Amino acid sequence: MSKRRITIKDVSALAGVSVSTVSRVLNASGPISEDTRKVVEEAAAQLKYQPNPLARGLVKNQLGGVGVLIPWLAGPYFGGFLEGVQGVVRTTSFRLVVSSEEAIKEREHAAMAYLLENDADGVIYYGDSLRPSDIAEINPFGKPVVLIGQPATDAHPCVSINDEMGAFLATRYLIENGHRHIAHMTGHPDAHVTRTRILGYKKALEQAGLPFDPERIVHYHYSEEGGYRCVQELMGRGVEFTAIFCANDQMAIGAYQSLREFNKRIPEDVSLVGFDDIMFTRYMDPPLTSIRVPIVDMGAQAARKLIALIEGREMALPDVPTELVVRQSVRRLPH
Amino acid sequence: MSKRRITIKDVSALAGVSVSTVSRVLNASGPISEDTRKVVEEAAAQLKYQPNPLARGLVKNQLGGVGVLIPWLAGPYFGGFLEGVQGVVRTTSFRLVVSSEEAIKEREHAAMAYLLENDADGVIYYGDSLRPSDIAEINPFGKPVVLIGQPATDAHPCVSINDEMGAFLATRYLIENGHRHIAHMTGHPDAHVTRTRILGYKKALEQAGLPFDPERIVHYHYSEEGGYRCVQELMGRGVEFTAIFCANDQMAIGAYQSLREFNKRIPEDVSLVGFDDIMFTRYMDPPLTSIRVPIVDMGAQAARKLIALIEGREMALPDVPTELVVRQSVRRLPH
DNA sequence: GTGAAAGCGCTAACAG
DNA sequence: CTGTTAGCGCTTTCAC
Repeated sequence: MSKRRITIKDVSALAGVSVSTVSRVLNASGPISEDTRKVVEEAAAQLKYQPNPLARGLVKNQLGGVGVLIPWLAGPYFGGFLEGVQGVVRTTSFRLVVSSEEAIKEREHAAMAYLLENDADGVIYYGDSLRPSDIAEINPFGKPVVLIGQPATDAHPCVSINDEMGAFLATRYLIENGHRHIAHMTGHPDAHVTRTRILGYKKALEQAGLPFDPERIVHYHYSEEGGYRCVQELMGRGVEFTAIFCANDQMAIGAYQSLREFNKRIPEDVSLVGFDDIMFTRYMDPPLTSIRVPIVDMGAQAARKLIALIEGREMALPDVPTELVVRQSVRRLPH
Repeated sequence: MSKRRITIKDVSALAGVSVSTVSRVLNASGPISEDTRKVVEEAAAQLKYQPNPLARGLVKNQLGGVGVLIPWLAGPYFGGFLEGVQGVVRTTSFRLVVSSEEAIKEREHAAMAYLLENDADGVIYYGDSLRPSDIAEINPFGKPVVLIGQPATDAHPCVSINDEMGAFLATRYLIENGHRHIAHMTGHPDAHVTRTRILGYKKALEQAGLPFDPERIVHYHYSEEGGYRCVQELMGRGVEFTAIFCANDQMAIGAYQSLREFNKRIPEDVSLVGFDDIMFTRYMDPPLTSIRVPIVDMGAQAARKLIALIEGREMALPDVPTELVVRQSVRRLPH
């Protein structure tokens, strides 16, 4: 039943040449006469020969994997990212090895070390618990690592959207619609993404000559529940607001729910803008105005860049554009 | 910079023993004196030695991967599944190699063949384009394959929920609430899941002595857009209904949207029950009553079973329970 | 242009 | 109980 796998030896025997010749034609390394090329190729095809990736990797000293370390596998956002990565990995001979550790630093540390050591020739890391210095110490061979969601460094290329710009666009849109009291709900204050989005929010306020009130910023998880809690917090504080800029769509979803419970209508009583433009936003009631993040493209870019790095090719990383998608969650305020 | 990787030879040199001795202690194969065990273990620890998985795999003839082939990486459902798989793979020395091919048969065929040939010692396949016979022909070594979303066969174990029961529960709940005209929106008629859920729907009708009207079943994609279209179709047909059993939650989401556009209130005008209980359902307005599918557990079970098979261990696959989660999308009808 | 042979890092007989 | 040795399947000098 379990037949032996076809090896290069079988091909060489069938073709009547040496294994090194077979290797040469299959890898297009070294000179080969046209005739023997034909013969070998036919033999390989006939036998449906597939080189053993282990043996090849052993001698070439490469694992053959593209590692991806993301915080979560589930959830509307990271799935899209993976989809993008997969789309390009599929076109190469690399395999996609994934790992997720819930953004817990120690576990990400271990997972990253393991990927680098045993599974992959380079990894894409979406997160910011592990800083470049952390990565350096578990990357003795200096394998390429591309970062998402962190500021770029000399050591690591980085594909990221312009968070500040996105936040600016969102906030400015609210301002253009006559809102003066704009709250901002966001995630953990130390996260890079949190800080930069706050920057954009402030900048829009500032540009419009509106005062910045720290009381209007409220932090929780980047999750539905987080958004739910943030509204409660905001209501509890008794700060005045006619609009909320939500640092991600999942928070906006939770906010909708909480607002409903407070009998606040959207957008009549409070206007909302989200961030990410996950699939689901268009099915909300009312459909959520949001900042589109081309997350699938980002995954694809990251993968392309990583593979280029692994193969020692140059590749420029294009800017990732961000754009406002207007739907119905913002009310134009009369003044 | 790029230091040489530590090999078993380095360890043997440091420990002052032969490489086979090192191999023995590290793999707990063969007898070893307590003293040398100590020495070797210390040397390995000191050098932070990690065996090269390629070399080991080459000799043991195993790739070291657990393959997963699912239709999509993005989306609320399959992410949860992957999460479950990852949770158990993480605890083993296998790596998780993923592939997704949008449920396109030819591509899944190629992806499966590739996984089996180059990446994995077994694969978990969630889908039903590839039947056991298709898999057999690209699985010459008879590697284990566990199936999800297909009827079990002798050749392949299968973790699946009782779709028929779930559909029955959903429909019966509607009936218990006084509904007599219950439509059913679902996916592609040839899909196994479609057929079994229709069975459950029919059975509930039958048990209640209600007539089955084929006009009330409408097919489209298992997607938000699919649900949207289904409502349009239903309205277009002019069939009478006070409730819809949606074969998955994503369809229910689209249905909400379409129903809103027809100015139908949920649940006052039409009641809905979904299937899957994806995260998002509880944030819908009104929150969707649905059939809970423990998708993360299913991923975990599949992974456990696959690894047991790879390692030649026995393992019984427990039943996956399904349950009705009552929220607010169903109205109790007076009669 | 082609073949022989060494060796990648590891495990598994086989001796001792 | 431990060391020597022969591969696993492939690529890559090095001869010819």
